[in-house]
Amino acid sequence: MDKFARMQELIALIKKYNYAYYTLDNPIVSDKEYDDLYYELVALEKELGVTLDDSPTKQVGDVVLDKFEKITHEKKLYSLNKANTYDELEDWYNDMRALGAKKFTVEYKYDGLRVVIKYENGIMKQCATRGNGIVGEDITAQVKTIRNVPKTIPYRGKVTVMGEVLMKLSELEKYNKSSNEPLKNARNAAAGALRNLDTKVTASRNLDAIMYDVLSIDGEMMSQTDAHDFLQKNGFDTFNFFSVVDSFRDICQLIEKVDNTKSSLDVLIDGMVVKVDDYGVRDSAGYTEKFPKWAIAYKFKALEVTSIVRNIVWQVGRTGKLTPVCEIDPVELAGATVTHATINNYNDIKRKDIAIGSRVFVRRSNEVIPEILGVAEHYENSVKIELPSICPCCGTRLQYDDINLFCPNYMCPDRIVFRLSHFASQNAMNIEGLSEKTCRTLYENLGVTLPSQLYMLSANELRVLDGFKDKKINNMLGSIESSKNTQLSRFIYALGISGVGEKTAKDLSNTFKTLDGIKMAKYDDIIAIKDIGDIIANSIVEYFHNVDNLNEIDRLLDAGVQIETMQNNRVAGSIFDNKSVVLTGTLENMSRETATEYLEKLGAHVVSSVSKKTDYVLAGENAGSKLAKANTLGVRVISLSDLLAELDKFQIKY
DNA sequence: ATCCCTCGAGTTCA
DNA sequence: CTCGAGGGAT
Repeated sequence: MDKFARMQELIALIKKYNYAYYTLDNPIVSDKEYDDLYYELVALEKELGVTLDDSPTKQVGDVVLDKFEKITHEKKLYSLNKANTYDELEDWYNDMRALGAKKFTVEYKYDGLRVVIKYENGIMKQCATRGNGIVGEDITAQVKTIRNVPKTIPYRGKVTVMGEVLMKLSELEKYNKSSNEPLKNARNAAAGALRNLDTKVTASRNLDAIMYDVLSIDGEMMSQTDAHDFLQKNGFDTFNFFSVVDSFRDICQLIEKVDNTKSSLDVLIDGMVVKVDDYGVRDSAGYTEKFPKWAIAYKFKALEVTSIVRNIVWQVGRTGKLTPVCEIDPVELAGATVTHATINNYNDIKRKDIAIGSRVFVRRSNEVIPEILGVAEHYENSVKIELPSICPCCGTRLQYDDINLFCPNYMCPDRIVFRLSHFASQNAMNIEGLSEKTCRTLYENLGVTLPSQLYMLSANELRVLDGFKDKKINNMLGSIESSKNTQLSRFIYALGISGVGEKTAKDLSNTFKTLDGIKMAKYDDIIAIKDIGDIIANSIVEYFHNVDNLNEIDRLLDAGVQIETMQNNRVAGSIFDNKSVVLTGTLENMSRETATEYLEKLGAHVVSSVSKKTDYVLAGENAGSKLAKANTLGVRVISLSDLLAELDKFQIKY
């Protein structure tokens, strides 16, 4: 394509995206994609030496809606220059140094909506959105509903302050729990609330505002530090993060640290803002058409991208539950190429309005599991996703309980394979090398359908299989053999009784001590166990009344499975005794399973989610939302060294 | 009956 | 990590 034509195409695209983002509050591409297009346009304009009149590089923001009163800002509101790499940041730093800058401030770059608030005589007069930087909208009534924005301040002169309106993640979570119309992300939620003409809606979303700048104050000059002090003294929320540093290294270190821990914050930030503190240097640096030269935003690597849905595949799990997996066009996301993403169930598909051929937002939750957030844009050829009626694996008619789909066929091949691989899994019988794939091979070629058959496999049988050479065969038979010695709780968990996971398996083992004890247990004895109620108790009784199940257990024992007798070797008097502990993040040199074992030895109940009742959160590296939640709830956070110290105290080796 | 907490089960990529 | 559902407190 001719470069000039490409330039026009880029302008049209960016305009469309601007309209969606600024005017409709409904972005249809990720920030990363937008930035890429934007920079391509900037580069083209530089190369051709032409900037068309309607180029978005000339404007800040987009048009204003008619719904709200328009307000012309007293001074133009600038946006921020961006640095995408440390190199770009360093170039800017060196320029500022050359102008004599000594001190730099580093702040969060909040991902919310910018607001400017004017005070006169200590009274809030007017609040406005940024709009296109020259004309914004009057949102005074809406801002008055935000609890942490003071309606009156001690300062008596004329002052305009600037900050960001946002919805805290904990508030978003609360909102989504009580609403069947979940909001995609905190930024959109805040935008929707703030730009709602009905201020009751605004008030109900519990927004917050974090202020970070003083725009004009009776003609006085202020450094960034002065501005920050002023805001704090006058009762504005500044979110308690503000650093002044003097070297490029310090700036980078700070950014690095925040990038690694940002997921534990209760607010969304998409980067860091670095500003020259000294106002004299600010003056000599000056402004471009769009932004001040004395400040720059370092943007974190994008965590959200968009892609096109190609297909939906329904997977059948061991319980028969079907989960939709979405095949998407490959996209780069948080350091990996993503081609599949999960959706929870059919309801999720309906709620998020996902269709084949449509563009969707994709994110890696906890930077790991790809997940579809919602639709960015539908196209003419988008196809709605139908509820399947027969099992994609075995053709059996499916059951639908209005939320989940089930394949009721116990002998459905997928169900058989997943039962085998669950039996072999790490926390169950721990048979190394018996992955889902291997289980499938064994089922398809050797007709293995029951765990007991694993213990009957011979080297000769395995040798005929593709890719099974002597070494692999030996390793596999070896790990099958060594799995024969196991603990009662692992064995019970491996059976895959409906509703019985690791915790319940442990509780059963601790209560009844032996396999026979559990087999013979009466409903009344089982339901007496804490955390086991009617449904799970029935499921357990039913399982051990089924002749097929009892026969399979006998076959396993005949094959040589030995169950270690339970020994209760807990110590008493530890700080963890009878306390509930949640693990999060990566622990140095220790797996979560091992840490759990030690904690249980010390008398702790290790649970999976944080609540008010949690006593300790043991946080490792890169801890995520659980640490954030602990902080909001005021739960005590400890580190691995606290656990190790406690182990030392009781002379437990680790 | 309702709410809150915790468990179970399923998920991706390198 | 996420959702849905089971269990228990109120």
